[in-house]
Amino acid sequence: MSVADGPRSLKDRQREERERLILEAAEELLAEKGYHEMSIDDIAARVGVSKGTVYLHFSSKEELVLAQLERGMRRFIQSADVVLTSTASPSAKLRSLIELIYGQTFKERSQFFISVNENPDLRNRLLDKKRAFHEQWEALSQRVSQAFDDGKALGEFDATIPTPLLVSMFWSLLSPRTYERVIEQEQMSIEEMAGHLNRFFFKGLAAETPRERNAE
Amino acid sequence: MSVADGPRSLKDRQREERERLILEAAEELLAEKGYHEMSIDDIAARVGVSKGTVYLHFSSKEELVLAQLERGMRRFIQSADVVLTSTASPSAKLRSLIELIYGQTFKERSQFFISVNENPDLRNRLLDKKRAFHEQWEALSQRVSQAFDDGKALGEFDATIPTPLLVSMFWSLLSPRTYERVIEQEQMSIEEMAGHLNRFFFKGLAAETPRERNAE
Amino acid sequence: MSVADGPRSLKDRQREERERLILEAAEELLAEKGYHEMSIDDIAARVGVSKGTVYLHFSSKEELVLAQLERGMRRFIQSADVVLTSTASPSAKLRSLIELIYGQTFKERSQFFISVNENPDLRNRLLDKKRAFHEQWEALSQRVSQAFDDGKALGEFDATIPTPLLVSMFWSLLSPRTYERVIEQEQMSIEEMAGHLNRFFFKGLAAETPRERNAE
Amino acid sequence: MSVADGPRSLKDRQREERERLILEAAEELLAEKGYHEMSIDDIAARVGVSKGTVYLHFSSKEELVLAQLERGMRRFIQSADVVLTSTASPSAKLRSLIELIYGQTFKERSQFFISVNENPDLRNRLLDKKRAFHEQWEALSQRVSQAFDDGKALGEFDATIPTPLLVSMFWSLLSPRTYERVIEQEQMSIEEMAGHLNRFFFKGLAAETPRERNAE
DNA sequence: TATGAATGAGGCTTCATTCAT
DNA sequence: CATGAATGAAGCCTCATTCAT
Repeated sequence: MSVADGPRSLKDRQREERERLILEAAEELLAEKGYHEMSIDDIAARVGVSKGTVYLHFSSKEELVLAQLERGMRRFIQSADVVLTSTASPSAKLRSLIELIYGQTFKERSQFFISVNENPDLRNRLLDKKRAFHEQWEALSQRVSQAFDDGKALGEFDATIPTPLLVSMFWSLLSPRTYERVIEQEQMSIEEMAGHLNRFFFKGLAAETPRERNAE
Repeated sequence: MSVADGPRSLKDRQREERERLILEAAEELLAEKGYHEMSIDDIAARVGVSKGTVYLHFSSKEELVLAQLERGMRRFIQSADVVLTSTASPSAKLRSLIELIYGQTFKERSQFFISVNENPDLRNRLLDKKRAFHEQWEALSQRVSQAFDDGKALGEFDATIPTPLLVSMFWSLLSPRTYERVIEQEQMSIEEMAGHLNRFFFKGLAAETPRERNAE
Repeated sequence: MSVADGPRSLKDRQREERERLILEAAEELLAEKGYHEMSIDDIAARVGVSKGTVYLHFSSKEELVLAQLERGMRRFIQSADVVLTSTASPSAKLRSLIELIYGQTFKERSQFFISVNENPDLRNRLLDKKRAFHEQWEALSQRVSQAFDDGKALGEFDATIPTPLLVSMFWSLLSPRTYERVIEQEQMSIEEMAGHLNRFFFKGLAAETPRERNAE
Repeated sequence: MSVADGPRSLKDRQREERERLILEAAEELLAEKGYHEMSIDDIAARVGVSKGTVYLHFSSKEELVLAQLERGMRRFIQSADVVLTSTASPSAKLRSLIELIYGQTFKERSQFFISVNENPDLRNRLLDKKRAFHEQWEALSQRVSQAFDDGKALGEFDATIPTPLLVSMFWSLLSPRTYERVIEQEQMSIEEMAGHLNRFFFKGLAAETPRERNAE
């Protein structure tokens, strides 16, 4: 009938575009206001459509938020996979991951981490609801976990710190909440940020040469 | 009127006691359900008073939550001050602070951190509203910041990492959200947890025996 | 333009056919779900057209339902007319009417009675709106009323019971709602049903032997 | 503490009174508009309270309607019991029941029958939800059924008509929907109405002086 | 003409807040 | 003071109806 390829028809493309706009509005509002303060009307208004239109794309507020989280997750995982499945050493992989997170798409990704870590009930309820989402998250954590284990096996990482803790700390350090303030207040570039973070994460806070006290 | 000093009259003491009970109920419920899911009725029911009574003490839900956050903050600061104003070395101070946070009162304090970092709307709206709260938080961050600077000056810490970033990372690592999972899943004791965290924070992830690891 | 007469053009015939399909879908759904639970989408889906198409035929949901009720009414009246305008005796006419209603087309006709007697709002709002419908109903009732009056004049019926009441009771007994349960639960055939109903309607519940009346 | 008897405290009495008013408003509106057209706001407005107040008494619209139906049922059953458990003959019992229904409280009771027989989905959903309601209804029908069987055994009733059918016809004839019109249009008194109905129900429509009418 | 995406009024429900007792 | 009934704004969601394609 029609050109038949890619995003099928014009209608389909418009539909997808609309859906993308809704998800982006949700992404922003989720970051600005959080799940509860964000109303469907807010989203609709930001996109410039009516409430009803939002429901043409998502059957409920929960579904919408879930879809947005999955989308953020998917985007992040795609990028992360490139790094984590490379042939680089475990530590190099993790360094790259840090850089990736603080790379160009930091802004958009940040919302994702914010959202994921929002309040407990939301998280539980949403994660319960969408197995797929939970599984993706676990899969990702599993890859990072594997990288830590590999690194330990190769003598790159301190094997005395339990891997699960490392994974948690890794996510913790990458949570953008904290860095937002730093970046805003200190005018630090994201690249600088990533560099510092890398150094800290792998070498810790202790001064390099323990002998020296040539403070500043 | 009466004896005039100390915990003034009996009435006053009862009032304070009641207020304390309300704040404690709020603390628990905040941790259990989060800001939005927690209703004034929940609080009143847990304390065993009526909704109206809660409003005799706090003019709004926001004020109540704010008061609870300030209270958590105050308690934390008091403990933290003991450590931060001691004569120990900066690094020792920070180690102690980590241990303090993961110490016996971790459970209760965790709620505080959860709440503070909960959803954006709470943070934005509440922090804007109560300058005092914000100032207390800044004051605390200032002390930690000072400890880092002192440590840098003494050669204890890596002076190349900007202090504000260190402060952020410090809070980030202490945020209990991440550790909850570790503790639950790994059955790790809080003491162990604090130990690992200490090691990681000061020595980083790189393996002890560095036959060259000057990555990047 | 075209042959101009009878079922005008092909277009016109298609249009009528489509309209018929819509009305039939409405008939079914009305019986299955009732007025409010039935949505325009339901109808469109069952017919296999789009919502918009339904609106090309009927200007509103109310109009559509009204049209369906009129259609059911019209079909029923056509059948009833055959009976009521026959040369049979009044009582025979009414007996035949009962049998007609419980005859082969009971299933479809029942929907009509269900709908008409459904909830008050539907009735009030719809009947007010469409005089034609109301008039048809009155015309039918008028014929039945006439049959009763004729029967009274001929000494066939008890003349002391007011005719309007008889008409009401007649419709009441024919309302399929009640009999649905009987038929379902008792596995009674519709023919049996009509027989019992006939006997009851004309002879009443009292036992045959008229001598006794020791009803205490 | 207090007077301790009857409707406990003043508060309690006010609460019950308020609840009664809500149920009565619901009863009226249910009859006027039906389940779907009746909004909680309608009810609140008629009682002169706010929407929220209605929810202090009933947790949902369904519960409210259910409560009203149960109330109507309860009132009817209480009256019916007096009649059905008397020592009168079966036919006398049923005659009394007819008179009862068309007696002084006809107006209020009528709403109940209307509601019960409203649209299918409401009935099914509500009856499914509240077993108690369904059981009460069955219990009542059971008593009527017993009266018919007793009457048959005593030779009072035509034993050839199946009892379940008789029960259905009994309810059918009592359904107020039909009679409303008669009463309104014919200015017939309810007492007259009951008289006619009685005569019809027990003797049927056939004229008294039967020069043989062994129809069919 | 047929479609179905878009609209937005309207309904149910929750809950922070007020206030008469 | 303490209570808890009452309030009503606000949120989620549905669906009849419209209209650009």
